Parts: sequence; C-alpha cells; structure tokens
Amino acid sequence: MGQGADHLTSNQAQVLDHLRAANAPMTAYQLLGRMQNDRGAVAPPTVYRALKALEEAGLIRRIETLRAWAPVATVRPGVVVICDDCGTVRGVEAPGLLESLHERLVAEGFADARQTIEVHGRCGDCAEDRA
Amino acid sequence: MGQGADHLTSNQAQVLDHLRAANAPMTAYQLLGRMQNDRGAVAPPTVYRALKALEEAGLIRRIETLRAWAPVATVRPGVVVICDDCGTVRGVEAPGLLESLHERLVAEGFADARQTIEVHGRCGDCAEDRA
DNA sequence: TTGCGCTATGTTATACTATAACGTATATCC
DNA sequence: GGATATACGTTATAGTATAACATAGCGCAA
Repeated sequence: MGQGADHLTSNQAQVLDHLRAANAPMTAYQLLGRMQNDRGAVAPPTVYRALKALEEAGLIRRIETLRAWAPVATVRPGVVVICDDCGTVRGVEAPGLLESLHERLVAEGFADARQTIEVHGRCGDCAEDRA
Repeated sequence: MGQGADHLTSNQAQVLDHLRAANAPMTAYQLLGRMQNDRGAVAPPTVYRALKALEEAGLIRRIETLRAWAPVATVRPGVVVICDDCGTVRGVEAPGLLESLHERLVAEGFADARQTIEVHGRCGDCAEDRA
C-alpha cells in the first residue's frame, strides 16, 4: 500500500486512516475531533506531530489553500485540483508543466525548487449539476 | 502606478504603502503592528478589511504558503517564486504553462479554474552566497 | 541488570491567523 | 430630513499551530 512508509506509530496510523476514509481533505482540528471520539483526551500537538511525520514520510500533504490535509494517494503528483462545491480533491499529472517551470527557474539560478500548485473551481460533476 | 485602483480609503492606502515598502510579504499581524505604530489603537478587523478590499481590487495577493500578503506589483502574473533564505518574492511569467493546464482541466469538465502556484527554494543571490 | 540515549507521546500553555457581530460616523441621493 | 450604503471602531471569539517541559518505553552497551 504505502510508499515511504516505515512502521507508522499508532497515532500516525490513526490519523492516516481518518484521512484516507474521508472524501475530502480534513483540517487538523477535524482530525483532533475524530481522535477524541476514538480515544478520549487528545491534544493538538498529538495531531500535529502525526501530520508532520506523515508529511515527511510522503504519505500526506497539506493543501495550503484549504489549510487542510489529504493523503497523497488522492493527490498524487504536482497539481492539486479542488472542487469548491463538493470539496473533493484529486491530483492531476502535469508532465511537461513542472519540468518546464523547473528548467526556467534553474536557468535563473534558483535552487532547490519545490512547488505548490493548487487549482480551485468546480469539478465536472458539480458543474453539470448546475446546468 | 496602480491598476484596478479606485480611490482607496486611507486604511487601504496605508496597508498598501506598508506592503509596497517591505521587501518581503508581510503577515496581517505585522501590518497590524505597523498600523499601531502609526496611529495607536488598531484592531485586527481593520487590517483584514483593508486586505480584503485590496485583494478584490487586484492590488495585493495572499501568499498561501507564507500566510502573508504581497503587492501584486512584485508578484505579477501566475507563478510566485519565494526565496526561503532572504524572504523575497517575485512573479515569473509562465505563458504556456497556465494555458495548457487550463485546457486540460476544461477538457475534463472542470469549470472556473483559479490556480495558485507558488515555488519555494533559494534565489540566485542566496544560492551564490552558499557556494 | 542497570543506566543511558533515543523516540514518541502526554500535558499545559500560548502564539498566531482570521472572522462574527454589533455599534457609530459619514456621505450620497431622493 | 430620512433612507440607504460604505467604511470603520470595538469587543469577543473561532480556528490554526507550536513551545516547552514531563513521562513512558525501547534498545543496547557496559
């Protein structure tokens, strides 16, 4: 299943499960609520530490424009596409796109580029519903 | 100078001036501090209202990955490039890039696409300094 | 086996980012 | 003058994130 995973702790596994079960990114405090349902008293650092570890393991990423978190499985490569109606998020492949951008920047001396690309709008399904 | 400007209020002009005078994006609370220096008591909504109006006027934009704000002049088109060493931000033109992404999404039925593209790394100057 | 270092977690407190809700002042138009 | 609209002041609170310190468990070497 995972890539980059290496024996997750139970905290981390629990957070990851919740994110994978959701059909949209979750905020840290939504996750906190779920954890508290599961286990009683849980404090924010518990959630944030799990999020940090999972992000470093490449298993989740933060959706900056939503201040929320999603499993990498749903959001794969470089470009995150977000439907503002139904809240779903997916990744789209963008082969040439990232490379050409990278080349441009490297040519200008810019180093260690890491990009965030997020697109908001309405997905096909939701756009149809309005027709 | 401005485009999209239409008689700014003095609040808005003051916020815009601070952002234009800075050499890096500023957070809302940094701006709040400056306003308090200038004028005494100022509360967060004053700053956030100005930021909202300026954003709607196309004069500034939020840098999502920094939770901070920059004048559009320094960040012009679609791609924001951020140096994590010196904090400076600039916009780079990316002609084909946005269009090809847009076409892709439209072809899939995705509507009203608005993209956020931010690149972190080290600018040429800072990369040199490490050499 | 004891003690050390390491990692994860618990716990408390606080910092930082953003908005809700309501009141007041001013301008404009009729 | 009264109605409306806009911006701003003010108070309070919601929402996001981390600092700092304490504790527990594990692996391992002396």
